Amino acid sequence: MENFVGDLNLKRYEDYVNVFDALSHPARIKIIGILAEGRQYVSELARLVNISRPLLYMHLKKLETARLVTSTMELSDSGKAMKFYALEDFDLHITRELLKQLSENIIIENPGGKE
Amino acid sequence: MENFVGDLNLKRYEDYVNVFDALSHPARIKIIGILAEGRQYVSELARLVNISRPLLYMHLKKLETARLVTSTMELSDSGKAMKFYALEDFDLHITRELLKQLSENIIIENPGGKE
DNA sequence: ACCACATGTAATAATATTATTACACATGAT
DNA sequence: ATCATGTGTAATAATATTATTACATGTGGT
Repeated sequence: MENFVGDLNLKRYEDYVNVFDALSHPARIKIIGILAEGRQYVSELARLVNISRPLLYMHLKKLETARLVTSTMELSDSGKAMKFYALEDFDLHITRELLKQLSENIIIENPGGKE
Repeated sequence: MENFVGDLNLKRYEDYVNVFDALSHPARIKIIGILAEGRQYVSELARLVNISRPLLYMHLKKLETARLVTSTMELSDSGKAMKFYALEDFDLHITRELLKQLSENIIIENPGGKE
């Protein structure tokens, strides 16, 4: 079962969980919306999203884990180090059938305690 | 911009966040996978997923909030009350463009503190 | 009366996520 | 030297999610 979705190449259910998790917060969707207009560097991105850099890094980490964004370091003309983030291309198609297939590999271990 | 996805009718970005949130946990994908084969009642569902009922209720609540599942109460032949959960039909198409549109309605308020 | 099995939820514990604060360091311009 | 702007991260606080335990209630069958 090959399953290419845009440039993302999601295979295991964990990959999908990472993507869903990444998309489950307004700030991260905002980040994606901004990066959809073009790459941006961290400090400016923080201003555009209206959050602090430390918090932005946390959100970016989740987006990177899901491979929805990528980053590159560059030296600006003025010689300052700048970290640019860019949005990956993707085209996710979520259906019952897909989730059913994913669920076949999911085994819930402990949870449930005394019952 | 009308945006029908399967039987789900997602409009606001909050609707999408709820769906992504609902799909961001293995147990909930497992639940969906099981319900994809047909409706099921709570106690049996708990056994199939291998979690306790209280925990299952918590997960089902998230799935209901996202409107991915629906529930109905019934009386079995033997007269016992049984709550059945069924999977909704859906066909989500997630693209940069969609997220960009959603992000236009997102305004991050406070976060960012001293910076 | 008691068991097996269904319903539901309140209270708490454990863990993870989200947010804040306070640092340190580098470059170029004034 | 100091300021403005960029980088990064450690430590902590606040909040939310996830998981557990312990209940209470109802039905039908033995």
